[in-house]
Amino acid sequence: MAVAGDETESASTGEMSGYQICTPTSSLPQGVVMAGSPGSLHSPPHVADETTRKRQLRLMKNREAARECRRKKKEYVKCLENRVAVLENQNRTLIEELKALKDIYCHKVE
DNA sequence: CGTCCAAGGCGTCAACGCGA
DNA sequence: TCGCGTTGACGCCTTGGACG
Repeated sequence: MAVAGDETESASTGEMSGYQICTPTSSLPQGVVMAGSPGSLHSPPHVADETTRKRQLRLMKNREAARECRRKKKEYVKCLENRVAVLENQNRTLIEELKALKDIYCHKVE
């Protein structure tokens, strides 16, 4: 597995709608290009070239957009997991506190 | 070892929403 | 209406672990 590990500990209360970003990370790997564009058939060569070029450009942009989208999604999930952990801790603490208060109250009544 | 399987990443397509 | 960015869905590939 070769996963670019980006650690983001954003204290967890980060509410993210539409995948908000906590830590900016940017990397632009190599560009893989596929050939073939349907629109280039039966067209003058220069038009076909232009069509192909536009397609390549679109594919390249979308490739990087997809990467970025996945990165944001992962980060979003990580934030949510952090939040869950914090809330669970909070919940445990509150339960303990409640128990302690109940104890105190019971001893007073007796 | 070799095989199988699950998990994760990637590229592409299609659909959608938004601003010009 | 058009062009563009975003994202879900799909299929493919790679990798690591379990098992015989």
